[in-house]
Amino acid sequence: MTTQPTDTDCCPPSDEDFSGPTQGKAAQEEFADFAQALGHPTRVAILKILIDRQECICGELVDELPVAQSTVSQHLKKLKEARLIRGTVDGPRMCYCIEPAALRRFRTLFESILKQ
Amino acid sequence: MTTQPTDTDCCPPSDEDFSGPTQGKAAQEEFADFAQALGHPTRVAILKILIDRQECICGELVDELPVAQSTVSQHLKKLKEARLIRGTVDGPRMCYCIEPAALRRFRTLFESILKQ
DNA sequence: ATCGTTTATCGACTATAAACGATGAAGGGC
DNA sequence: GCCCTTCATCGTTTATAGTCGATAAACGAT
Repeated sequence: MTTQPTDTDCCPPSDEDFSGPTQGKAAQEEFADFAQALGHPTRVAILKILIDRQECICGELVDELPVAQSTVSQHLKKLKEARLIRGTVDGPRMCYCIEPAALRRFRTLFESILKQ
Repeated sequence: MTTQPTDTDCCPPSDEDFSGPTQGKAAQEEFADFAQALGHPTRVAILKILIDRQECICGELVDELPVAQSTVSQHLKKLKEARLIRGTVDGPRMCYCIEPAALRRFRTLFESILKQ
């Protein structure tokens, strides 16, 4: 039998590749991309909600945030482009979850580039 | 005798306050501000140079970076506004150095907000 | 097939960011 | 005093970001 996409299975593990150099110009640009994606309070708030809830459908995010639905959608798009989150279709809805490997990669770059 | 401002003494310890909540909306906005400041490759490069060299006069940064002097100055201003660096006058020059407490604060917010 | 729900995209607008050259201010050397 | 160096700021231009309302696309339900 196939289960309905409920609770904890709407965001399966990804096979995204987050390897790469942790020093040099490319690493600095990759770090800047992550930083830029998190350089807006609404996007930080979205990520925080997704971390707390594991996953979330778009409408719930819209309810939580003080901006219009289209604005939330735009922010989700940027987070997706930065590979910090993933979205899977769930009938007429979209279920979003964080990409833990991306956060680890961001932290790795942080440690590597900004170590003193 | 008073020593010339050389090598390691042009950026004295600061008394900046980097305490504050590590959760909640204010913390998320503070994190976003740091992230935005680091959301440009040139600013990441500047920070990296300052970390490697401990301190640096503006002209050296201009020599290292592939952008105009005025552009470097603008990026330095943003980093200063984010309190990630400090600048002290050194005769006709400006000596810049990182603000280690700000990097620690950024890391603390990172861990606190984005922990899973 | 139609309708309601959900979400992405479009179009328009405003605001911020990024870049440069030119100018100005401050200091050191003569 | 005058010049040279150094760097910040100004003014301008172009590009990107952010926001919203409106619309379109996809789906489930009836």
